[in-house]
Amino acid sequence: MSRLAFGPHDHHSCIADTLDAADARCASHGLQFTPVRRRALEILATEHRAMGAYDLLDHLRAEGLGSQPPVAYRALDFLVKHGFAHKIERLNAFVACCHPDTDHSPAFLICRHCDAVAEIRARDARGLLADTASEAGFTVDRAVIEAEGTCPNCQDSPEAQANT
Amino acid sequence: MSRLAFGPHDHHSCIADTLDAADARCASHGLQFTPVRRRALEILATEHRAMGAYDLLDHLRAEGLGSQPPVAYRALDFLVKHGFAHKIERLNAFVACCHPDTDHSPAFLICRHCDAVAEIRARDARGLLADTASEAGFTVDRAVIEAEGTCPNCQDSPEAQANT
DNA sequence: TTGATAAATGAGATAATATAACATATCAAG
DNA sequence: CTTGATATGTTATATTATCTCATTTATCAA
Repeated sequence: MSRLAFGPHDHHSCIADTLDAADARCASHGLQFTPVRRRALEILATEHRAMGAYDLLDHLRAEGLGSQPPVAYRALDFLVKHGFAHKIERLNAFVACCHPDTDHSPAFLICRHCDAVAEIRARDARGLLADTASEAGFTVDRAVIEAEGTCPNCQDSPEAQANT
Repeated sequence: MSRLAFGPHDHHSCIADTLDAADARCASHGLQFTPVRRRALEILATEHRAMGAYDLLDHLRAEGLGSQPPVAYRALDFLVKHGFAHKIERLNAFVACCHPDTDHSPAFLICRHCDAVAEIRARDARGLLADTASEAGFTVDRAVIEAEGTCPNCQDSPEAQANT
């Protein structure tokens, strides 16, 4: 993996891809991709960072798409349940999924300094964990894998670390 | 690893070991192992499950060791900071550490059905993660690794799964 | 098309988790 | 002793998340 996980990218097409993938999957699975749900995903994808449910709610409220917490939580539940977004447990926050088209076991790199979050594929780590678990007679349904540390941008520019 | 992670064990000595190790480490590192902190660890070790901060506070309050949330959070901060306890991010809860004598990178197996939590060693998974991360130019300080699934006890007795 | 059923939304209240702020007390070192 | 750091007591508040119940909208079979 290159530094691209934390670097610049074509964000316009990244948002479009995310929404297109979600549109397609909702259509093929008979899911109701309602305005609030779609807009919630679009906001997450646009912000491209881990957002709290109340952050998201602020955006939705400003657009007249709902004003009470359940609105945000319901939309997030839907997005997370169907793999269009993930919850970052360490931050009690949510991010749009970067690989919405594939079944995957996500892992995250969280920068302590600038709060950037990158989603990476965790196939191997997940497998190791499942092996260890099965030796204990434990069956793994889902794994939360979140690494905290310093992203390349913050390593390169120590002053960025000061604003923590 | 055997099923012992979820099985019976000599809990009396397990509690004693946990406290002994903490006593020793606080003494050698010049840490103040105050009554609240010690009792908090003892409660966590005795309950031997993931407890919320307010659960812990209830116990402390009943013993006259403090009545307000900061009391519990301060004790937990101390215990987590020095490795005597861990936070389970998925549950917003805390458990006494099982290997307080060694420096380790913990990982957890969380049973969806009975809420049991087992701490396992995650050296390998953590290493893989660090490898992937470093390819992205990211330095890992800490990893949250939590697997959710079904423990051997709940697999053996499906009726136990009903009480979820 | 209609009626039955399930799914989604609106709205208000409240629960559960966590921290800020500041005063007081205790400890450890010179 | 006294000074500086650490720990505690206490009040208030911030943040995150869920419950409940009424209403609306979508789905689908008859």
